Amino acid sequence: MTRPPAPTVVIGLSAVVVAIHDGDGAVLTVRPREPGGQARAKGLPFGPFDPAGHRTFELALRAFVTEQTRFDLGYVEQLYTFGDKGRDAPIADMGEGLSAARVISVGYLALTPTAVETEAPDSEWSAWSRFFPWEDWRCGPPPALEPISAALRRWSASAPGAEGARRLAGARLLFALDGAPWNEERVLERYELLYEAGLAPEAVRDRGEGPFALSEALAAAVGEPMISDHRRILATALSRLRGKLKYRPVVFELLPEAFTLSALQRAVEAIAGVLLHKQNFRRALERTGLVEGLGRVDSETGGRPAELFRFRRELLSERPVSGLSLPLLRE
Amino acid sequence: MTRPPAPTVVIGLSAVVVAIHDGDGAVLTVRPREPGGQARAKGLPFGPFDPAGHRTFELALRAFVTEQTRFDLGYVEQLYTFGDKGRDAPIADMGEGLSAARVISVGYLALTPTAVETEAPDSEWSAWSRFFPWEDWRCGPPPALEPISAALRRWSASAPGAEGARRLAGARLLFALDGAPWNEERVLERYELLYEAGLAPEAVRDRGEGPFALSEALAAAVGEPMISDHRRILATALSRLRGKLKYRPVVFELLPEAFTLSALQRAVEAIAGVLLHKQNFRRALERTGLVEGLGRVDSETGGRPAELFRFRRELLSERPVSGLSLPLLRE
DNA sequence: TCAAAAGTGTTATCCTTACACCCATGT
DNA sequence: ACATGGGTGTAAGGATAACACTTTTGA
Repeated sequence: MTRPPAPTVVIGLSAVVVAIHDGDGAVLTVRPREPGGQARAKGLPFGPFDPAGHRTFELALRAFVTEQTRFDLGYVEQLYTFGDKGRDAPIADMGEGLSAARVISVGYLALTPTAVETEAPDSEWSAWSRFFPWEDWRCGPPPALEPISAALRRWSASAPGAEGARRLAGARLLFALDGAPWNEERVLERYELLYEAGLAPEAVRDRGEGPFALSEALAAAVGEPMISDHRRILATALSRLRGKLKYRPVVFELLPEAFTLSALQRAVEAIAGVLLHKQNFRRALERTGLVEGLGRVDSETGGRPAELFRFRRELLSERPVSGLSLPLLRE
Repeated sequence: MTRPPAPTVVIGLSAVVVAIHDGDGAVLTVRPREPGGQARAKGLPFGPFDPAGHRTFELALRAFVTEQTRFDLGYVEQLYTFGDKGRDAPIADMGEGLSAARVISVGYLALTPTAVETEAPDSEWSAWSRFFPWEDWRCGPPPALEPISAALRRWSASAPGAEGARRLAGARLLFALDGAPWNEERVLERYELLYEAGLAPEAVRDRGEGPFALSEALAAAVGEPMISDHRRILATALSRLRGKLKYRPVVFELLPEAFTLSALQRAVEAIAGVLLHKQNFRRALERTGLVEGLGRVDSETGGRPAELFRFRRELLSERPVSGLSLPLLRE
């Protein structure tokens, strides 16, 4: 009558909490404290799911994010469930006696209006360009692209024949090599390619190899690693968010009640990582009927005061609403 | 040194395997055998995830779908992870000693080219109109809509004030009441509304009440229930698939190597559940450059023979490709 | 020769893109 | 007055939606 020696499964919940911070997209991170006080990679707020206590994932998530970061979540959606063996190496201390368990992590995306400073000691807002320096095209092609594309070409060339061609085609498509167009939504695929190419520090770590020497420029270009598979979850979140912008009115979850049209545009630009054409953006916005002028102005902008607008949230229950179009501003 | 009395978590994997069968969208179902030989609700192919044996969810899924239905999966993507307590009531027999466990189910969507008959004894193709009779608008507004909308109005009226208004607004938006437009993507939301309104037999079952008396017309209109939360997973799959049609070339996973443009259009129509305008569909398709004429014709169609086309799969590694537009044919 | 399904031409309208320009405020 | 950001008009090109019509086969 002994229990079978079934290996335990633990469900870990991770939250990607997004806000606009100083004009940039930012994510709430926690820094696991190290006994020795050493620097360690950042992580997302995460916690174990308790099958006895928690009725739904979402309730569990809200509870422990508030606990860890003193922060109340608004908009929340599930992203993906990650279960690959070997991608979760040093998660370790999820609790007593769980180190032998297989960890399955369920990632969530949460959006909150402009970043209140967090009060909790170990949590802070990090601009996501720290983790993905190649994703911000608001000032033209990012400098990080140069060393990355060189490294990807070397990696492609190092495989013979068809495999080499496959690698090069993938790199070209995803990282806009040789004049290919940039597609801002493919954040996850880009990160996965870097991982596959061994350029993400996490890839080396997961293979159990020691820290390894990239040139200094390349090390900066591939971005700061995170613990466990958190950077993958973050990439998933950014992909989802950038896609969703276009077909659901989600930006408004990141803005205060009243905002100027420029603030709205800058928020969209911060998330999408590209610059937009002002008028065409406004015309498209007008057609959607999603916002309504308040008659008041914000004089704090320098230059002519801008009119304040609000999101007509009531539309959500009246008719199907799509998101915003992204009329690109070409350089 | 005793193990903590932690309640076990079991991960169940469920597959929504979709194909076009006799011109309709169909899903692979299994009929759990009952000792007494009684009729029981159908379910999706599913199985427990073994944290020791399986390296990834997807590998596990492929293995047990083949085992249960003698079927090899092609295109596969993860849908959603369901963890709500109380939505998984009678799943029971996932294995020895697991009846007390909390079951988390990870749903997957798989697409396969035109339905080979399955060989396995307990699995079969079921048109999804059995489960969602209100989702097929190819012959105009489906008859199932009539009793459903009447029931939803009664349900809305039964709540006072704001709550009643909220219910009515939701029903109107989702089920196209009072001339509101039909949005084919919102399959999951529609099912969830029926569940919330107590019109889905599963809702009654999950509350632990006995089978309950709907009028005969209504009982037929709300569709055939499935075991556990499988109908919810199926609704998620259909929502995802209908959405994805438009921004990724996924239909081609459901067609043979060579197909006629009409067959392609009928496949899209079967999935989306709406009729399309022939010429405009073709013009839009032409612009995408996704297909290529083969010079051969199919003479089996009755009437003038149609040219055969193939999907230019190689495009996927050359440039970002979007899906098909759905130029509606209005009645 | 007729039904059935394949396939083509054309137009009005709307949306997108890309120009260049005017307005109101603080310094 | 001028720099700064807010806000507007207009015209070309392409996509969409809606017409109706011709072509090729099998029975």
